[in-house]
Amino acid sequence: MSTKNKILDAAEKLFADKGFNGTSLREITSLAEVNLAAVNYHFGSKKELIKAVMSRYMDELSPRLESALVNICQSTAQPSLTEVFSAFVEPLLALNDFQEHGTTNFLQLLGRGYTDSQGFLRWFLTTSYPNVIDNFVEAVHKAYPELSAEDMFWRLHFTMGTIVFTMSSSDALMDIARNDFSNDIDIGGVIRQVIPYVAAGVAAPV
Amino acid sequence: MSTKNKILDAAEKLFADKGFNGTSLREITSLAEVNLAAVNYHFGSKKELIKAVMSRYMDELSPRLESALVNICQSTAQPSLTEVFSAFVEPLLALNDFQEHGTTNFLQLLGRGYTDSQGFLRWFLTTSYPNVIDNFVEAVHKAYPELSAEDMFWRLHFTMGTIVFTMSSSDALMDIARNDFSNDIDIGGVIRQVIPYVAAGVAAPV
DNA sequence: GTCTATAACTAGATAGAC
DNA sequence: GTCTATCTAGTTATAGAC
Repeated sequence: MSTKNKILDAAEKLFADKGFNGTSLREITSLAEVNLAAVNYHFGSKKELIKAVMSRYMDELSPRLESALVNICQSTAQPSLTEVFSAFVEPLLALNDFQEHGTTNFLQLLGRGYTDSQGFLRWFLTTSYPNVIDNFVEAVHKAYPELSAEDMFWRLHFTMGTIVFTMSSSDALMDIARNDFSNDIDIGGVIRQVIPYVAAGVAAPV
Repeated sequence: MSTKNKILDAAEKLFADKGFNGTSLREITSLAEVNLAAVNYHFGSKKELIKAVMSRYMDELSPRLESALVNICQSTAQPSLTEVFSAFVEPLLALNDFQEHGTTNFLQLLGRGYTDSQGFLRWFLTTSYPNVIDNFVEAVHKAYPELSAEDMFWRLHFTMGTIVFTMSSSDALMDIARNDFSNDIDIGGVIRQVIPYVAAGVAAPV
């Protein structure tokens, strides 16, 4: 396993857990068991390392998601909102084959990107991967054509917030579900819990 | 205006904007135009300052919210979920009288508390202000008694996420609404946008 | 490519004069 | 209560030997 990948794996885990600001290069290189200087040799700076961690996931996720959403848009029948949101499940869970705890880590990182780092990551993602959002908006519009562009804008942001926030604290939530309700739920279970919620929210009367 | 309050005001603004981790004591004291040592003199540590900033809001908000929710629970009629969520509007907007941009700042800080600071703030708030959550759960239960305790747990967390995430990025969202949709919405408008969404989400079929 | 050593800087916290 | 000066420990980043 290359130094570069050891760094990416360690950084991903720590960033997801403690945020970008809250994680130092020293912690990363010590968990990765590589030299401190290796981060700057391979990535140039901490900011570039953050981008590299996110890109590794986006490059894996975005084609699968695109094809799932395009499928929905091209089918003749009108899809339900639940179908549109369910299109995310398989691509997101596939991240677990690609990397251990891939789904959780990625969604937590996404959440961090919106709150840490003063929006630089949000900018990076929306400019580097514009298709993901465009396809999603198109799919929702097909499922619910009456929704105005502005209401769509608000509701997609609300949805983003629900998902991202839930996933940022999914470890704590799964613990509570296990202790208080004896329900040993995994990340796929959390995703399946949240879909009816966001589908109903987007479909709410204005 | 006392040094202590100057520090609280400056800290609040910077914490809301850049997070707890992302704000240094030096930035705070320089914005407050007080000496660096004053933070440790008046509050003891950065962590205690964070608690003080949040307590100032919670002490203002929590009695108003409690009375609004208790009102709903004690009325004989079954309330709708929209009524329950609407009970938050007046107490939240009242924070604007108490402090300039009080509503936005408080909600942004709440969002930070869930993602920054590895949960210490969440712990502090839930142990110091347990009534807020209990009253809320009771009100939702009265509006939607069929919802199981576990589904209630998940959906209240989803709701929390929607609100908190939306408010963390409310400045950016209001900018977009103004530029793309010529809609000059304020924080009260955002709150009124989000209520139908979360009410429908909580009421979704299981 | 990988290491040591260190530069250059920032963090939170405190001692002690006033 | 407020100041200056400083401590200790942490940060990112880099120069240069191997």
